[in-house]
Amino acid sequence: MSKNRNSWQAIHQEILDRIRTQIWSPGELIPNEVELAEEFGCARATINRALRAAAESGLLERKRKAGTRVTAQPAHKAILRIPVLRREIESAGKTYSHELRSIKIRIPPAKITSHMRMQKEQTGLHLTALHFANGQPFVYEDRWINTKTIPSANPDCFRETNANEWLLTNAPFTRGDVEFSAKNATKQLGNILRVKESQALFNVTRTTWRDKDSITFVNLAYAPGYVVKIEI
Amino acid sequence: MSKNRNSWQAIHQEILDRIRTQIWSPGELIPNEVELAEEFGCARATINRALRAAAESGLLERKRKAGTRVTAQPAHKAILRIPVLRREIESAGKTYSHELRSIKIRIPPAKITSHMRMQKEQTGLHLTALHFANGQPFVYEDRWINTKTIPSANPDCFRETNANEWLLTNAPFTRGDVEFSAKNATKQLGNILRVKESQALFNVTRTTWRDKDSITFVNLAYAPGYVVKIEI
DNA sequence: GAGTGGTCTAGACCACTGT
DNA sequence: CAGTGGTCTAGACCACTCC
Repeated sequence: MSKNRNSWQAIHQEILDRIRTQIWSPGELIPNEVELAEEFGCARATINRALRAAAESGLLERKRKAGTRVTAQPAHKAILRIPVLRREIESAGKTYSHELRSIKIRIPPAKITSHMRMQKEQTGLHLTALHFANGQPFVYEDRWINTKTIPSANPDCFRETNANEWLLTNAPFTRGDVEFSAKNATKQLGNILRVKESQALFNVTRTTWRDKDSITFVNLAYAPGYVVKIEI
Repeated sequence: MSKNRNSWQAIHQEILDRIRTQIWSPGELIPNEVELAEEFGCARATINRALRAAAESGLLERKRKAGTRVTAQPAHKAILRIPVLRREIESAGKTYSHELRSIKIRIPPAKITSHMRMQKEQTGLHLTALHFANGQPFVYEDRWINTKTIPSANPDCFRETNANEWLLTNAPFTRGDVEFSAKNATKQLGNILRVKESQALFNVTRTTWRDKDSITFVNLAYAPGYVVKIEI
């Protein structure tokens, strides 16, 4: 026995089909919730659930009074999972290890202070670390921590635990910005990751915030071969 | 006046706060829906909506009978918008243009046929194109189209419209795989994008499917400076 | 002002799964 | 088997926004 004909999931699927086959064309206004509830013989709340799901995935645009339209040029939305480094490595069946390379309290360069909205001359905690998968360099981490936001952060915290996991437990954030890009390895970075200079590296920067206050800014340079996979 | 105290969004926010401040610790079982409904003085459906939202964002794990737990090490989930190329460029305030560089029906290399699950010796439509932002090379496209799945695709289709947009209208897909990586420019690619050989390029591959049948496989090599931004 | 989606309620039954 | 979340219903009122 398949799903009940009146389940929101069945209706959601029917909606996707109507959009795909252009029974409902891009830009077109579709029937309102009451009409659809009659057509499908279910409660309006059930229709609402199905339409809401389609709207969340970007296929429909809903407005009070104006009604529901099929999105003309949908920007496909994908859910991207950003796991903790250790898990990322271990779920690939490899052994995780890491090495703290430097850690120091100092005044960040202007670029960092402005990005993290820190006051000038305010010190931060700077650390660099190398993470390994099966003993091979996997990613190089360069991180600043705003010790004004997270006063409990000090160099001793990161002797045992890596910064990634320490912050997750001790400095939960309310939002974050992430950027993906490609960069050539500098000579220094090439030495660390054991690749030739100018090798293309996948680069991730992440800044996290507790409301208006920055918590940490991190740059991750992944060893060659790293690929981010998503489904849409 | 802020949101009603009993709105699902207010409750959702309260849940986030309890997780953030570790009133509910990682891994811990939280009260069931009926108990929370009593505490907040609202219907169970309202609690369900709030908890479901938190579960969808990965902060809670819910299981029938077992109850609801705070996720121990949440993999942050982010929503990634993948717009059509033209929009991506135009929404940055630049002018879009494109140039079809080659188009031909031929048998793809084995790597492609196996990836797209095509029969050996089956022909596909191969095209390459360059997309410009304000006249500057922005991304180089190398695409295969499975003409068995999309018989209406033929070289004439792409004289005027770019493949990206033609397929969106004429070959809607049910799912797709996307990969992000970093690659060094080859000499040839460097010439096309007008960058030096070995320049690090941001690379996107995308394969789309109609159920079990592949529609298209595309490799996009972005000019230097390209950054994917997301929020978590 | 009126039409549409957004949400809440109280109650019911179902589906899954731990014990 | 029993406890928990998952979903559906019928009805109600609210909030937004187009006209």
